[in-house]
Amino acid sequence: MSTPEASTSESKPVCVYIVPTRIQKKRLKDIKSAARRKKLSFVESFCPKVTHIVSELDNRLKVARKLKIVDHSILIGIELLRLTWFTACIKKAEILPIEDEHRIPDPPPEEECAAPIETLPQITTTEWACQRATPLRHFNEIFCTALEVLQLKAEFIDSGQDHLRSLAFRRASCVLKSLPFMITNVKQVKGQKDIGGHSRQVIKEILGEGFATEVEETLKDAWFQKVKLFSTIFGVGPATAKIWVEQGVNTVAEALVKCERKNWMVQWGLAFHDDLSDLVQLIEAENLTAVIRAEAERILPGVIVTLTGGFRRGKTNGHDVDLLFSHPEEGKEVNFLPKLLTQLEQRSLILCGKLEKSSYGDRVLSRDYNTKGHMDHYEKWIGLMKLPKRFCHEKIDPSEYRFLMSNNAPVRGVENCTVDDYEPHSKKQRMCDGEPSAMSLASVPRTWTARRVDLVIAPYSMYYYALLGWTGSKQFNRDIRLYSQKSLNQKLTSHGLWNFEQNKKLPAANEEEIFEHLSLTYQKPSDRNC
DNA sequence: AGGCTTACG
DNA sequence: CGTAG
DNA sequence: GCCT
Repeated sequence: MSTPEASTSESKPVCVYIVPTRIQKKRLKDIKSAARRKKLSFVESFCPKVTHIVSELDNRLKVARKLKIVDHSILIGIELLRLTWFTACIKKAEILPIEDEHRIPDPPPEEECAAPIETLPQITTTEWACQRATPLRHFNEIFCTALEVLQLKAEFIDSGQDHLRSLAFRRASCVLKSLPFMITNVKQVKGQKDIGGHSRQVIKEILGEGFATEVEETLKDAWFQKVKLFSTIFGVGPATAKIWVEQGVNTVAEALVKCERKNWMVQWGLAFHDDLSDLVQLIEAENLTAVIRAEAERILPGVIVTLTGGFRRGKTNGHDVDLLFSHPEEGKEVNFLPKLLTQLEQRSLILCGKLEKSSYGDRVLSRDYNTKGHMDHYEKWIGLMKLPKRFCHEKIDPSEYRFLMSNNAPVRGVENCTVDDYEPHSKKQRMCDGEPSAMSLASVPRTWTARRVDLVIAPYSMYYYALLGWTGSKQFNRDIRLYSQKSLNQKLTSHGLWNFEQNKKLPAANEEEIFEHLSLTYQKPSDRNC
């Protein structure tokens, strides 16, 4: 069964995966950090690159079951070893030769030899991504990260047209994310909707080699790396990024110097790129939510404040913080956002930003939804906030909110950022004033970090639609909206759901009701990670 | 051959 | 063209 | 790119 020396005979580098089962959490953590110190490479999830599996489970069958391996032939050529082998390797700081006592034995004969399945079952999935659970962590991350490299590449190559090719790779990836086991043979995805020839080729190569040539080439490509880097700048998309690269810009610092500044987003995005490229941790997002909730409550008692976006889907970090506001009493939310922003600005928590008004909800979604002043009160603010650095280390106690709220900070002076920066009528603030102010704020030593924040308010009648939309994921939204249109002739937006048959807007008192309107089984936020 | 989420600035 | 899920 |  176990072939001596088979694993390292070819060019494949040693790649260890540790099955966490039956290993104490702390011990596992210690082992991993020791391995990192000794430069022994291992991966966090099982994938076709793996050459050595380390486990405390007592036989090979149990390991296969735990890894959700359907096709046991995938284990041929992979060593299954006891933890003692790996700890010995750590001690010596090198991969040690394998001896028989290290090997995990075959199962005792009475245990059925678990389906030597010749019939590799084709995977079965729903037609739409919104009809199935898509968790954050899953069994096919190696394939999905590869497909998403090609998705990104397509997005960059022609942002005007090829974003549709990009979409195809994303859909293929999303199918694999929803599977409760790892793909071990490309035949399993043959004929599967959304996984065509190109995606199958990528999967096939990874299964055979542990990597896909096109993906590796793309990642190595200097053009791709630069466009990707520039695209991470707030205010810079693929089109601008491509122009900069073609102009010979190589780094963010160069862009800062030689690119004629365009809008406020690019200026602030460039100036604070270092801050913004550092991921926001969950604890920081929760601290900000709590502080803003306290402030919001003073302005509008009974206000609902919800942390949405990736954090609501169970992510523990993200590139921004999304907050959704509403109030159970329809109409109470009018003018809330400008008031909140004024307060936050007085607390010196605002760096810059822009307020966006909407009149969409009433006119287009339902023309007969007149009634009282429902116009212009669905608003969004996108911008940068200044978060104290300790927000990301420790949970801030409510007793400290008062300190943060206390209006003792010099509001005027250092920052020439006033209401003009987030009020829509400020079209001024051009090159004479813009960049110096952003850069001078960024380059001076400071106790805060710049963070991307989105603040959204919805009247309560739209609240659960806004919640659904702002929870995402982006791909989940595209999918559920297309499904609504194509399968049910209903139009879904973050403002509501319009049924063309009954010619009316369908109300929702919670997210579950929206899924019911759409004849979908409910997916909790953590299962919307398409 | 045509479609691919849907809004706002 | 950019932002947002 | 993948589906209809």
